[in-house]
Amino acid sequence: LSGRPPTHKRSPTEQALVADERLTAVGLLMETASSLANALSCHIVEHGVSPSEFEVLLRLSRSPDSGLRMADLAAQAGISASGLTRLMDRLEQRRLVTRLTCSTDRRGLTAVLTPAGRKLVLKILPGHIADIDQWYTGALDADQLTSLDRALRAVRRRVRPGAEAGADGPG
Amino acid sequence: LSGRPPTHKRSPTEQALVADERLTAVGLLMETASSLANALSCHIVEHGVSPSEFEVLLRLSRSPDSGLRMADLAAQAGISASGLTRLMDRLEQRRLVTRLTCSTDRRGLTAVLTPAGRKLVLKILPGHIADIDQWYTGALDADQLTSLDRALRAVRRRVRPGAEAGADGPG
DNA sequence: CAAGATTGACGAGTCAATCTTG
DNA sequence: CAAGATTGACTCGTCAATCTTG
Repeated sequence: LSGRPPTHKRSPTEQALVADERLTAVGLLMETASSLANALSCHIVEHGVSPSEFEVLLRLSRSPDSGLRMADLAAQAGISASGLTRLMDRLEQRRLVTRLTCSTDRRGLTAVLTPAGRKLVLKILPGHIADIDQWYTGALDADQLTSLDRALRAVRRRVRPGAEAGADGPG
Repeated sequence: LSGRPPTHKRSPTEQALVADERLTAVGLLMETASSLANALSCHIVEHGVSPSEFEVLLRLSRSPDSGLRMADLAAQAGISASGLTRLMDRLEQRRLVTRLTCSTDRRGLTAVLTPAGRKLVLKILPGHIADIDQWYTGALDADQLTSLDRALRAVRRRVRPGAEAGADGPG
C-alpha cells in the first residue's frame, strides 16, 4: 500500500485472534463457492434466466413427477417461501412453469415445468455440465473428488441436518 | 407427493442429463457453503452487524496497516465498488470505520477501522471462531481438513486466478 | 388455531452514468 | 482518456402481515 495509515499496535492476543487459521479455512470455502457460482453463471444467464431461476427449473426437472409443492421447492432451493413466489411469478409469466392446485389439499400448489421450461433446461444443461467439468470437476483428480465429497457431506450433516436423503441439486 | 401431476416420459438422454452426478457435486458444495454461512451468521448479527459488514471489518483488522483502498477491499470481499461504498456508508455512520484520503493519490480513499470498530471485531471474534469449530472444523478430522483445503485451493486457482497470494478471509 | 401461499414495505447489492483527479 | 469512488434506478430476496383452507 501507500501512505501508512495510522498504524495500530496489536497485542499478541489480538494478533492471535485475527490471524486464526480457522478464519482462513472458512474464507477459502466461501470464496471458492462464490467464485465457482460466478463462473457457472455466465453460460446460464446467456439463456435469459438467472442462476436462482435455473436452479428452480433444474430441481423441477429432477423431481420424480416433474412437480413439487411450493414449500418443498423453496426449502430445497434454500430460499424463503415469498422469495419463491416471486421467482415463480417471473417464470410463469415466461411460460416456463405453471402452478397446479393440489387436489387433495386445496391450500397447496404444485409447481410444474411446462414443455417450454423443460426444453430450456435441456438446452442449457450440456453447456452447464461442461462448465462444471471445466471449473470444478476438472480441477481435481478422482481421489480428491472423493474425499472432497466426503468432507463436504460431513460438514453439511452438521449445518443442515436432514438434507442427506433428498436430491442435492444445482449450483 | 400427492396428486400425480402430469407425468412426463423422460427419454434416456434426458434422464442422463438431469441426473448427472456432477450436478449433484456442485450442489453439495453450494448447499454446504450457504448453510454454513447461515449457521455462522447468527452469532454475528447478534452484535448488530450483517455478515458482509463483519467480513469487511475483519478484513480491515487483518490488513497489515489496518487500512485498505476501497477498490482493493471490494475485490477482497467479492462485492462491487458501489456495493462497498454503501456498506462503508453504513459502517461509517456507526463510527466503526473511517475513510482517509490517500496522500499520494487524491483519487483514492483508504478505509480504516476506528477504535470502536476494532473493539467490535475483537468482541465478536471469539464466539465466531468457536462457531467455526462447532460447525466446520469440528466436523472433520485432521486428514480431512488437509485434503479439503488442498482440493478447495485447486478449485479456487481455476475459478479465481490471483487470489492465492493475499489473505483469505472470513465467512 | 395451524399450514400453505401471497403481498407490501423494505434492505442490500448491481449496472450504468457521473464526478474528480492523474 | 483512464482510474477511483460515488450516486440513481433497478432487481432480487426477506420479514411481517394477510388470506384461504384444513
